[in-house]
Amino acid sequence: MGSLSLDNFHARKRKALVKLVKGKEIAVQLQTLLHENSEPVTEQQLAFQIYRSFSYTLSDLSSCTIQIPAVEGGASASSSDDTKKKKMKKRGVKDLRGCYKRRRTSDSWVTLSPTMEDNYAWRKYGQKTILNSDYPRSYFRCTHKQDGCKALKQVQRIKGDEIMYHTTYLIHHTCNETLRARPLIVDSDPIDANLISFQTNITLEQDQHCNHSSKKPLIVSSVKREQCVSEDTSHEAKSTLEDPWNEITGLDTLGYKPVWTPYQDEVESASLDGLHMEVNQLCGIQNFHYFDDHMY
DNA sequence: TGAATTTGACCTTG
DNA sequence: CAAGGTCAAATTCA
Repeated sequence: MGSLSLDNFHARKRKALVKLVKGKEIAVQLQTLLHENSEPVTEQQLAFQIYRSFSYTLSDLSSCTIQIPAVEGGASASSSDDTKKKKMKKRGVKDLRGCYKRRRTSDSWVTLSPTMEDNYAWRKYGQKTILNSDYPRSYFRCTHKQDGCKALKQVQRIKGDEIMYHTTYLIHHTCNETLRARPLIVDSDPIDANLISFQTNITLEQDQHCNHSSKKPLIVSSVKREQCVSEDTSHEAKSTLEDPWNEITGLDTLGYKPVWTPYQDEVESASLDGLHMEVNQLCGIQNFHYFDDHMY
């Protein structure tokens, strides 16, 4: 990753995410305002484009993760637990607590994300304070455990980091059930075909189909996060997306890449401030305060 | 009132 | 034995 340290990389990523999230919020506000005031469609479209651009970028950044090599071993909850539980039942139901084997699974991976949420529905089953950690670790299992899904994850905020979560996924979902979270659909007008949602489980292909249907909102960020981070397939899906910045700037990719290339070898020279300035110039916006550092 | 979360007990692992 | 993972009763929430 060039000469940029991992810490620096994450610091920059975090900073970018904060800024982008804020910008996206403002775009939504602008969008709502324009819509309520029945302003010209072109301005609404501008708001949509800003919003979509932030959404694409956030989605991209959010799926950038570090994968920890699988731990050798294998067995998760042991098959001998049953016999142990039977033994323990003789001592009473309460004694079933804690009858487990410490998990060692090859089916585990780690993500760093500004949010605890992903596209799955989880139920929290425990929380522990961790030695030398400012934050407790939370334990989640898939809400479809009763259907045989053994997916687990552990979430912990990163020490000294207000917004990033360290999430360890232990077992893949077998339920194929994604979280039916509220999609961020602001409206359902035909013009809202440009609106997007971060929390949905439809595929990119479906997205494109939706995009062609003027009645449905365009929904992006549809690749399940697990797939994005654990299997190197996300780039394939991303490649089908249009360059979001083209939509704002009218420039092709070369128009902005020299300014912002945080994931390339020249990452150490990447300048988010440069991005800030360039966006301001391209959009003709003065004093775009939400990119200012005083936010932190 | 059922579902979700919290929390302390209990267990395994190193 | 300390640390961490899981259970389930108690509590909170919708």
